[in-house]
Amino acid sequence: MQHRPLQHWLMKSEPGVFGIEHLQNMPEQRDHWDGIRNYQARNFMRDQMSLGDPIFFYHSNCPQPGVTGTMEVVRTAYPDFTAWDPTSHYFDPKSSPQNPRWVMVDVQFRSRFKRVVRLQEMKACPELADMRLLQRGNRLSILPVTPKQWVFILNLAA
DNA sequence: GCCAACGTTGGC
DNA sequence: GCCAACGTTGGC
Repeated sequence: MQHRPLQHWLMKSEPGVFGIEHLQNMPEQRDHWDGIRNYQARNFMRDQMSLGDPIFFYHSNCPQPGVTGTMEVVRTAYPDFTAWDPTSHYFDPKSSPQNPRWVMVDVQFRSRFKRVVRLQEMKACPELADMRLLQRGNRLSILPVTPKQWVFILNLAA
């Protein structure tokens, strides 16, 4: 049952670590979004992400940063078990199964844009001036997107 | 590789 | 609770 309008999101990932093609190649084209170690980003997942929420897949820290496609929330927040694995890059000794500190969601691939909607391009659009992604000094890896911004970027990609 | 802009940690 | 030191993100 849908009790609220869909909230749109943008999630960043480094394509060299996990790019959109990695998600496309996963079984059923879905995966858990692990490794979020920032409280604000965690709270977005924990408190505000719902089943079916649409998400932009953003490639960061690469030659052409930008939005590359879309995905969707298919499982809401649950403990990020990579925090409990001492061999994991994302290990956090302060998190435990009894008292998990970090959460993740599961996402499913929806579409891949014919071309990357580059950061540089979005910065040049007055329609996107209020986008949180474009605000000064922003480093959050999970960000809300307004419905208008969502549609505008989809149109850029088309 | 540089570095601005943040977030986190921990001594006090 | 302050804040200096340190770590990280991510564009360039």
